[in-house]
Amino acid sequence: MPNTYSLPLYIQISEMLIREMQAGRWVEGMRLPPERQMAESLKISVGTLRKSLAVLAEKKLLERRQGSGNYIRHVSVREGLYAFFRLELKGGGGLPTAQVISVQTLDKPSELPPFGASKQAHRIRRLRCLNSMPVALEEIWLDAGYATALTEEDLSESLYYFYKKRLNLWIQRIEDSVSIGRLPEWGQAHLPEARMILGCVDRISWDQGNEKAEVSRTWFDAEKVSYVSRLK
Amino acid sequence: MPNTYSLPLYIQISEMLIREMQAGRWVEGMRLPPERQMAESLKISVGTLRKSLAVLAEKKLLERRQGSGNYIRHVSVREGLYAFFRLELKGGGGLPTAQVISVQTLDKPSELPPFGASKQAHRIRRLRCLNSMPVALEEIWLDAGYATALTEEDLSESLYYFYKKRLNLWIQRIEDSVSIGRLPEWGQAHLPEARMILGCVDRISWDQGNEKAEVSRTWFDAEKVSYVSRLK
DNA sequence: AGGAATTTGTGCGTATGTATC
DNA sequence: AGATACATACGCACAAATTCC
Repeated sequence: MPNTYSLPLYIQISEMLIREMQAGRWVEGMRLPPERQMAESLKISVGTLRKSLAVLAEKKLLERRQGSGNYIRHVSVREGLYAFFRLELKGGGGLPTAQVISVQTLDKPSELPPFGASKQAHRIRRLRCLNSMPVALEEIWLDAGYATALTEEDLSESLYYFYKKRLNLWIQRIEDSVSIGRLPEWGQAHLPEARMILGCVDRISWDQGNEKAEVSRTWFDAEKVSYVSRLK
Repeated sequence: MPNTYSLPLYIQISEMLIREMQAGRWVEGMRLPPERQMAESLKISVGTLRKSLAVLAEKKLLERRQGSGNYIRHVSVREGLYAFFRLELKGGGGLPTAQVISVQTLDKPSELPPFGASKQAHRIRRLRCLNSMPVALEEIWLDAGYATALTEEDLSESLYYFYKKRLNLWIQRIEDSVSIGRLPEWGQAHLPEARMILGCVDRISWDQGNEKAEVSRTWFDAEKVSYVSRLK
């Protein structure tokens, strides 16, 4: 039967499955019914259902185990909020926290790479800690188009949580460039033990619409932490 | 016909197609023959070929346009063999090459993190270049379990190509830890202009069976290149 | 402008291989 | 060893987008 003006069936199904998960009707670790059984109850072919499940697996929402079954995957808070924070203690890990140093709205300096549409940006400076130990300084420039004003109180929680909750901004993708830099003057009081030469991460972040939303630079004490990237 | 001890057909096909591209037989923008025609000449079904093409599209090597055709997207060498080489010139990019300095089979030093099953490992030292400019030194320790002997001639081509072709070893996943290090003595003759303090990448690589296959350390001249990581 | 031909996308059904229980 | 469940592979029919005449 022709299905004019509608999404492909396998997309409809995958969207429906995602809604089921979000509604909490399916919980972490749960095994889905066998594919043939699901396909039958949904009145679609196994091949089409498999295509839907492949979409979920691609999004890491599902784990497919041959001979075993399809399992709902865990998405921990840590995976979510700190997915893009990539400094770790030399021994590995560490619980990330942050302390806001200053927030100002300024004209974008010319030396920054282009991002966003506005002439202005919010400059956020933070001290980053792992297990309460200061390990890095961060300067973030968020395009002013996302918010008119920003205060320190706004950012008391996770920055990306604030982005998502208050600004309707999801950081979907980042590009990091790691090199060596010198601690800026404003940071010397906050990382007193650090040597003048530090690791330096330049980041560009894209929002959910694939527009450049913010740029940032992070100076990290290479004696204490490393930049860690796990891939593929 | 049962096909014991071999990769799935659609993977074999997609790998073959990637090699065709890397060999330069297909150039950017070129349209592939129609799927039915390709499938016929390859003596496989259209569905299987489509799965292979989906793999390439996933890797952004191919653009598929309904009603039009399948078009080659990037024929960048980086996508295949140099997928895991992540140093770029400060201005971006650069064609990676390598020059073998030495190859030896030794007992694993105790200071290396654990990897592989053997007590010995092959130590490969290389000078890495971008656009023929020396930018980094590399010391790779490959578990001896993958090969009994290794010579410089073996490694004249791409190292990962050699792994794949001769050792049946695919590097599937890596973890990089970027920090600051000092140029080792053996390398000072090869990167004479570099300052003593350099960027330093510690890497662990996993093979297709998710076993740790090699560890490596790369010292890069942070004046010339950055470590670049593009994610999500 | 329009219709035919071409080409990829979707969906179904089936058979067999392979991993897990 | 047998049963179960996902993975691979084949083939077909039709829909949708593009291209060409």
